[in-house]
Amino acid sequence: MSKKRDQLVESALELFGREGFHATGIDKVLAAAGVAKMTMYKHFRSKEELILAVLRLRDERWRNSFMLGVEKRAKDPRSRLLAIFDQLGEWFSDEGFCGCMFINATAEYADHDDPIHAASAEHKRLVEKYVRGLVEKARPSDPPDPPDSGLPGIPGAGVLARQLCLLMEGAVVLTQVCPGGDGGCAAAAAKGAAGVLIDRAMGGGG
Amino acid sequence: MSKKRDQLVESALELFGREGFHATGIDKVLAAAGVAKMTMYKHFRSKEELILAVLRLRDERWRNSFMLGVEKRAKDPRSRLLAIFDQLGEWFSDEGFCGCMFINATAEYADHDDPIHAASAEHKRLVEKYVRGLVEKARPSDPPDPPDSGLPGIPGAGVLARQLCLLMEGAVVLTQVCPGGDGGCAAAAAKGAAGVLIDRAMGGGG
DNA sequence: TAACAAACATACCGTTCTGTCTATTCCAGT
DNA sequence: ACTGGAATAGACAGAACGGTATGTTTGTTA
Repeated sequence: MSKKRDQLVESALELFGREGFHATGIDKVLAAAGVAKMTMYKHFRSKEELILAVLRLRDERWRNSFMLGVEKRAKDPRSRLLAIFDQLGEWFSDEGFCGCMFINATAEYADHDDPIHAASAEHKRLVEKYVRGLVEKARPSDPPDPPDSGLPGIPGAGVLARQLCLLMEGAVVLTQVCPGGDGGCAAAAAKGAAGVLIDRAMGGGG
Repeated sequence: MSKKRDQLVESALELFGREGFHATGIDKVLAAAGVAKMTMYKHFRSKEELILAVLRLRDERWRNSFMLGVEKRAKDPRSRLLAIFDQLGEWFSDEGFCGCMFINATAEYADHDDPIHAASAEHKRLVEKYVRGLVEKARPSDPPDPPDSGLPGIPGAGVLARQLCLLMEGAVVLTQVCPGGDGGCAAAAAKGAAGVLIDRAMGGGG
């Protein structure tokens, strides 16, 4: 639609991602985008709306790139579950990797009723949904989740998906916090754990 | 030492934890602590130094409470590894749980050279060190880490500890972001995954 | 050329931020 | 009772904040 609008969201995406939301003032975004303040307030009612637009764009781009990457790396659903962590590893070694913008957003907007927090939760829900879809494809014979999920016994698709997501989020966070070595370090450990969990959950069969 | 100093750090601990670092102004901390601004600037050179003092206190308290809780819940080292996640579950269901203050800190202070980021990384390192100690006690016959860690094969103590930490951090983050049900949900899933990983890593023996 | 909307610059609003300063009060040790 | 250090309140500085108001330029369309 509007070119200036796109420039705004683009600059805000980078600045919010790199320096945080509260720490990034509107003026900094405007200067980076080369846009006048009035123009911004014609497109967005407030800073919060700009943030929400940024989160929408980020969610769309990240999930698309993530799903595409996973599906390029492997064809059969089961190895795609492992490819998740290779894809994460590539993301981690991106120069300028600043962690997950949605995790960072919930750190700054802790109130669960806050639209920014809600948008971040929705993103995580969509990611988990995608992972769960992969799990279900990897095991077409899908027993429903046992009621006492999480304990020894074959976990249902939901439980396995959630456990894989735990590994994913853990890898993101530890990579962000710790300066440790090459980017793929936490991703590799997570991949190893994921392999064990997947084997356990679906045995030798497909 | 100083009573006012303690009140300051105490109030700052709660406010920074609940509302974030940039979003919490000095004046709010001062009002909550019932302390004058000059007194604060006699004890701390800047807001950053106050934050660092808060992080030191938080690290000390959290790790003590965590280790004590884990060691109370189980006696033998191996079940202590599982007790980690029960302890996390209790933390999650604390009213006013706002995620991990150190993860939140790195979200707001992304620069790895920033003292605040460095302090957070150090905290995570200490937690992983503790977990690794538990792993080593749980398996006294400890082969050195294989060079190609993370791939199928019996992982060394370092790899297993790291994988357990991934599950821990993942549980923290997902609990913080998603409104999902009772606090123990993610913790339970993580515990299930941890059980599988531990069994795999040390077989039936002790 | 006339009309119109979008983008422009800029000054300004009130608020809040971190940090400084002065002057006063409290309280403990001698 | 006296004194000195610690804590106090509160005004203040200077900058940055989110957001608004006014008026001008630009580009397109008719």
